[in-house]
This record gives sequence, structure tokens and C-alpha cells, in this order.
Amino acid sequence: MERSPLEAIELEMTILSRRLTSISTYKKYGILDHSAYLLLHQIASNGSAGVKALADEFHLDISTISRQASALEQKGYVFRVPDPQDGRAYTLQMTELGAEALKSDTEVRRDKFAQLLQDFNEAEREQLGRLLQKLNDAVFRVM
Amino acid sequence: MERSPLEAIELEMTILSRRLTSISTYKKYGILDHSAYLLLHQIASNGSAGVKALADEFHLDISTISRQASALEQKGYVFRVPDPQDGRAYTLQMTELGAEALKSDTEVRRDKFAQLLQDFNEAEREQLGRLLQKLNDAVFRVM
DNA sequence: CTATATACTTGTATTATACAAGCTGCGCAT
DNA sequence: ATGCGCAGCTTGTATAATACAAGTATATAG
Repeated sequence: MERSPLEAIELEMTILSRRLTSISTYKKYGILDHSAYLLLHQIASNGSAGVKALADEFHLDISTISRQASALEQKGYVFRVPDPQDGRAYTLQMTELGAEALKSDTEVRRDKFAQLLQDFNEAEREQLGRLLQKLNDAVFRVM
Repeated sequence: MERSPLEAIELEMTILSRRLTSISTYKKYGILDHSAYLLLHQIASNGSAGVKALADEFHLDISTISRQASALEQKGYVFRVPDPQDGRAYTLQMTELGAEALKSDTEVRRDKFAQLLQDFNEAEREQLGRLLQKLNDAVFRVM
């Protein structure tokens, strides 16, 4: 009995998810955890943003981002800039230290992924990158 | 500035992992959680197995599997068969109830993934299935 | 001016995991 | 035969990431 692509994807995604939970929580590659890395990355590539905007971006609860943002501030990777228009709001901007941490961490991760993908040829990498992106979009829309 | 496949994969995997953590913990599609589903699936397709073997299979701690196996037994989805050769060991075998739960859950998940992949054509699905499988293998070997 | 909505924080609970310590049974070396 | 280390499993404890709910302060609409 052949496994349909749908079956394969369903199973492999479930396995991957479980395994990534373990890895992302218990293995540290670099300085930053998962959340810190993504928040800094987002701020670096899309400019400073508030808690609400970041929560929307990642589809996580505002309270989750709020704590993660506090942690980043605590460590000196970002600072808060009050919104002049709105006394409740502020945006997070990256510090020099934050930029350095992001840079160094990006390199560590890049190396790890290079190792992970050593048996993937160039065409497969391109496909995988594209498909993962499309998959993420779908996950955000559907789930 | 073009994003290399490696960069894309690294970022998309990180995002995916974070999002899946949230989904798999807080959204329930069907009866079974993540772990229960995978354990039952494994038992269904590869025959009954002990805690140690399952832990090896999924690269998770024995204690983690032990608790998840207890939970499955508690719910009546599996029962323990003592190993006649070894008084310490046993294997988990699925009950009728377990088989039904797995079947019904598989359908629910399949539907959800069909919805998720609605914009993926057949070629993309095949590629994605194949690449995810290869990726999982690599994750197990490397990380 | 009051009522409701928004941006954020904080308190609490849940879940999945790991690591370490413990129990019991196995098997080998003396 | 027996005692000691090893293997399979369970249980205790800690940690991390998340959600939901309640609270505070500010903004805005009527």
C-alpha cells in the first residue's frame, strides 16, 4: 500500500513538530533562544515594532510576546521608544548589543543548518526553502 | 539582497517550529494529542513495542515516553503485555478502542492537512512529502 | 463626561519535555 | 551461589513556552 503525499506530509510534520519541540527547548545553538532570535530578526528586517504588531505577526498571544520583549530589554538587546501619539504604546528598537547577538547567532544557526542539509543538493534546497515558506503561509492562514 | 536557500530554510524552520509548538499544545484536532497519536501510529505500523524502543525511535527521553504510555493505558488505548523472557520489560499492544481512536483521528488530521495544502498542486505535495521525510532523517542524525 | 475599547503587564495554569534518583529484575564473574 | 553492575521502567522535580484571564492606564466615541 503506497503512502499518498498527503499521508506522508501529515505524518512527517507531526514527527517534525514533536522533535523540534524538544530541540528548541533543550538544545541551545548560540546565545539566543528561539523567541529572542525571531523577535530580533523581525525587528532587524522590518523595523521596530510594538508588542501587538509582533504578536499579530507570529500569531502568538500578546502576553507571550510581552514577556519575551521584557526579557530582551532586560538583557539589553532592545530598548523601548514611547509612541508620541499614544501614551500606552511603544516600539522596540534594537541596541548595538542586540544587533551583535543576532549576527553571531545567525551565523551559528546557519552553520548548524548547513550541516543539517549537507545531503541536500542545490535544487532540493531551493525547493525546500520555497515549500516551507508556502507551508508557513498556509499554517498562518488555516490553523 | 537575495535570500539564499539556506537562509530561507533556517528562518522558515524556526518560524514553523514556534508556531507548531503553539498549535500542537493548544489546538486539538481530534481526540488524541500529538504524542498519543504518534505512539499509536508507530504501534499500528511497526507492531507492539516497549518504552525503550519507542524512546529510541522518536529520540525522546525514556521518562517522557513512559508517562505518555501510561496515559495511553489509562485511557484504554493500549495494554501491557509482559515480556516472558524478561521480567522488567513489556510491550504495548493496541486495544480495539485504540485502533478506533487512531483511525478517527487520522481522518481528522488528514482533512486538516488537505485544507492546509489546498494551494499545493500534486507535484508540490510529492516534493514536500519527500523533502520533509529527508529533513526528518537529517534532524535525527544531526541534531 | 462617561462608557467602551486598546496597549500592555502580570498572575495563574497547562503541557511537553529533560535530568536524576529509585526500584526491580537480569546476567556475568568470581 | 552470590554479589555487583547493568538494563527497563517509573516517579520526583525543574524548566520553558505557551494561553487565558484579570488588572492598569490611556485613548476615543457618543
